[in-house]
Amino acid sequence: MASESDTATSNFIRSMIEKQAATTVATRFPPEPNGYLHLGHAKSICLNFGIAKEFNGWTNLRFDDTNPDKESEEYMQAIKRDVEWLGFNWKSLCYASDYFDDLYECAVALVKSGDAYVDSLSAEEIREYRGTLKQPGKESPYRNRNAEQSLELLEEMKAGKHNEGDHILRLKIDMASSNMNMRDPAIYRIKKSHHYRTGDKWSIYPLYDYTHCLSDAIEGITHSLCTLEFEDHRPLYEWVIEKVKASSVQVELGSPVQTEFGPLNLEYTVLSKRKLVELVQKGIVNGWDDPRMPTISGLRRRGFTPDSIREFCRRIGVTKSSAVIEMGVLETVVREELNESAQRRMAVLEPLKVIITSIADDHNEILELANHPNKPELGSRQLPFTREVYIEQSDFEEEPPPKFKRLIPGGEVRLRSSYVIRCDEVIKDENGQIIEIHCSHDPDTLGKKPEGRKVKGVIHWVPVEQSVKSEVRVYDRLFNRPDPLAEEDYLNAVNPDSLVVLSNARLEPSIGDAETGSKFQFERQGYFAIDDDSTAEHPVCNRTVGLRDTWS
RNA sequence: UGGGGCGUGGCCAAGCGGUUAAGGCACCGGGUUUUGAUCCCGGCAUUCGUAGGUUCGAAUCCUACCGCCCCAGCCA
Repeated sequence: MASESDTATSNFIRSMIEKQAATTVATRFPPEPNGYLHLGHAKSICLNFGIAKEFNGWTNLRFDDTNPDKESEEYMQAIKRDVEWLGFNWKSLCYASDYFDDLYECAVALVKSGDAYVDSLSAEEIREYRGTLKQPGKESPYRNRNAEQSLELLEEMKAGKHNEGDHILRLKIDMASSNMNMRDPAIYRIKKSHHYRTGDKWSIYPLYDYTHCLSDAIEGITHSLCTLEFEDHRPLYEWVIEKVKASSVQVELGSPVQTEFGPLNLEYTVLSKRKLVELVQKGIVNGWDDPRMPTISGLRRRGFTPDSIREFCRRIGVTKSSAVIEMGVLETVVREELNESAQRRMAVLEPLKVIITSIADDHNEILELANHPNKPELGSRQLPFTREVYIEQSDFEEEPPPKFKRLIPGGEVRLRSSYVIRCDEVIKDENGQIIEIHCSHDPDTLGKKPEGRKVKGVIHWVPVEQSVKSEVRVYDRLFNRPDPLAEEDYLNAVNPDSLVVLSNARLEPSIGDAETGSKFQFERQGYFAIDDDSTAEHPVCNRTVGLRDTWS
């Protein structure tokens, strides 16, 4: 259990709700099924589900599926799985596509009331007519086409009688508005694509600004929480609901209020679906659940837990500024949880053979090792101590740097949970490469301190014969600069060494049959999770995060 | 003078006219330790983008200035 605090830090959204009369708090998490969820979504999920739960309200999971070109069943299923995995339960599973009929009916009403019209300008012309940030736009010549004509065209668009781009349905607001979103925004475009849910029923699809607010209103959402970039859309959000309510349609609409919060930014990675799609499609990573990805599925495979991700979201807070969070925060939450829950094991990532010459060839002493140094209730496991063991290559230095407390020629070191050994001889091949180390052990040091001297170093080890050969994947940050987007092309900032595969690692035998997803601390090295690729014949471990290291 | 937002220590973030300006991460000590881990103890903003003003009193109110972010998809 992570130290998930029960005293939630105050934030402006909570304060706002506290000041409001005690009404139900109804929220929604509205992803478009066009990719996998990432940490930015986790922040939104924790906020939406968390705040509703806190005020005894409810939350819908709604798929904002109005652009069939980019959406799929696969993405939809992945999103559902990830939200559930994070530990949240939705009240209703909704789809914007379920409202297509109602939405169309509302659009017809808006045309009739003179609040919408079919424009027949081309996309380029519309862009020109829109004006610029500093100059007002000008009205389309089709803007005052009568309602009957617009209605007829809209029906034809719906019936598939026109080609994509020929016409578009726009709201009639204000082409001179200083808010670009109010310059007669498009609300329906002709698109003859197959929709993963509605199939080929529709030839026109509603756009976000029109769909989102009405979906919220239809579901009875009270608090529509979204990120800062939608701040400018709020007047439009309110305009649409007001106009539809004033129209003759018999769709029952609530009165949702949109509130915006700052999006999550994380150092050394990118959090935008468009860019994550690119990383996947260009093969820069191995799929959406590549453990280097900031996706929920990637983090899960990497060894993160739902608790640690929720704790991360709690710690970063919710404000109106776009914060850039340091990786250290993410690393800390998962270390804190795994330190409590993960059983300890020994594993040698880059083996160096040690022969303990003072021990007989057939020596096979069974050691009983605690699974957790501070939690005896987690029990113990057995590990054979034999004449030949592997230690980490980096735990031996012929010419040690200052303050090196590991094995050196003539020096002593403790084999973790075992005996103190002394390095007597370094065996090299004809090229001068170290092949093995010959040591002798002090038989009187099992479970006790050596007499008359102190041995500072403790290193991990595994028996040569009984250890299990395994592949260990060590991950580093995906990008080599904290702000990859500051690069001309962010792909230039991809870290070429973000994955290091150690294919000759040795695990202590008790890990051999651990199931996929199991998490351990490999002592002195970090936290590791058994990967999906792992099999009994070929175990594969992912390093979730290293231990805090004040030495190297 | 397009419009909309945001500026509290290296990174987050409380604070809402009277507090010694919470807390976390990071960092720096010191102690314990058969993981250079954990754990423990201590340190870490006379100051809240800047400059003025209001007030007995300002991070909190006002004014000006500076900096950063977002907006011209028939994406969401």
